[in-house]
Amino acid sequence: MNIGDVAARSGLPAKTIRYYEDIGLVKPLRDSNGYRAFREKEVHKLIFLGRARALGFSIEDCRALLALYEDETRASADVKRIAEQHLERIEQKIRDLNAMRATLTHLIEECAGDHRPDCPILEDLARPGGRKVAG
Amino acid sequence: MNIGDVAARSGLPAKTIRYYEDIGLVKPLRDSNGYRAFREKEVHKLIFLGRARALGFSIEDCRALLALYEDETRASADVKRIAEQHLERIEQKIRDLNAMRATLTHLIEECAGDHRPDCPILEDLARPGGRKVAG
DNA sequence: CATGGGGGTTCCAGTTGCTGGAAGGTCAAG
DNA sequence: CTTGACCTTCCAGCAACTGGAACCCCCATG
Repeated sequence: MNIGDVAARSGLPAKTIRYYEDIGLVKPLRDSNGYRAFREKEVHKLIFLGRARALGFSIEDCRALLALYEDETRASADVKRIAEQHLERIEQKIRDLNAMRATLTHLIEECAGDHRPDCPILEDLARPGGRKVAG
Repeated sequence: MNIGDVAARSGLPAKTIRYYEDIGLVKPLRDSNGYRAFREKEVHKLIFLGRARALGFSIEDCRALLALYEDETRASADVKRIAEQHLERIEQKIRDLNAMRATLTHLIEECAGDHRPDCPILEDLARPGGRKVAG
């Protein structure tokens, strides 16, 4: 199977698939004309990668998950640990973003948004150091 | 004022301040020895930048905000619009992350996390296409 | 006066995960 | 035989820094 078909089947751009080969995530064979020849195994891996990336796993996490995926003797605890660590990072990001949202929402409410220059948003940005995040 | 003092006062690493000069966000003078000579104006700008970056504004947003900050004839509506667009992006990110969190939380709950290879997390990742995000 | 340490300077490379584009080889159809 | 859709490689660039090398500057101490 050529890269175009694999792109269609996996939902990943061909560029991305080449990149994944570059960094050693998949190792397709080559036809005599130099074209990549993907087997079902690689297609499955690429689908796996697409899904893992969509869940926000880093490439290095994906590499580890893929290794576990292929390892029949894996312990599910190893998979779970990676997922839990990733979840932790996501939850931290959500907390950070929620804090930003709260502050921004507040500032936007306060700002008249008219033709005059007075602006609580700029006033806040100009003030150094840790202000409370909302209120 | 030298870069070290400015770094201390603004809370930004010296490296970052140099980078901000590189991309034209601040334009410190130079002493005869080649050292950057920051005036209060630049310190204020850097504090502004630090705060804006902490709220997640992109560098290009920061550039625009800084221009408005310096423009006495600005309309607060222009500031507000930038902030609102940024808030929109943040809220979108939060939605995306919440979806990931829901899926991951669910998968983690399902996974035994023991020495056996069976793993609902890997099973999910291996399945192509759009699954529902939680449940 | 030499030396040491703590500033400062520049420039280059690396990070993450691709993405775009140039320049070219291959192949099936008309 | 040419067109057009594929495929190939390689190089550059995005965001926003960060680390490091190699170097300069200045002051204090012995």
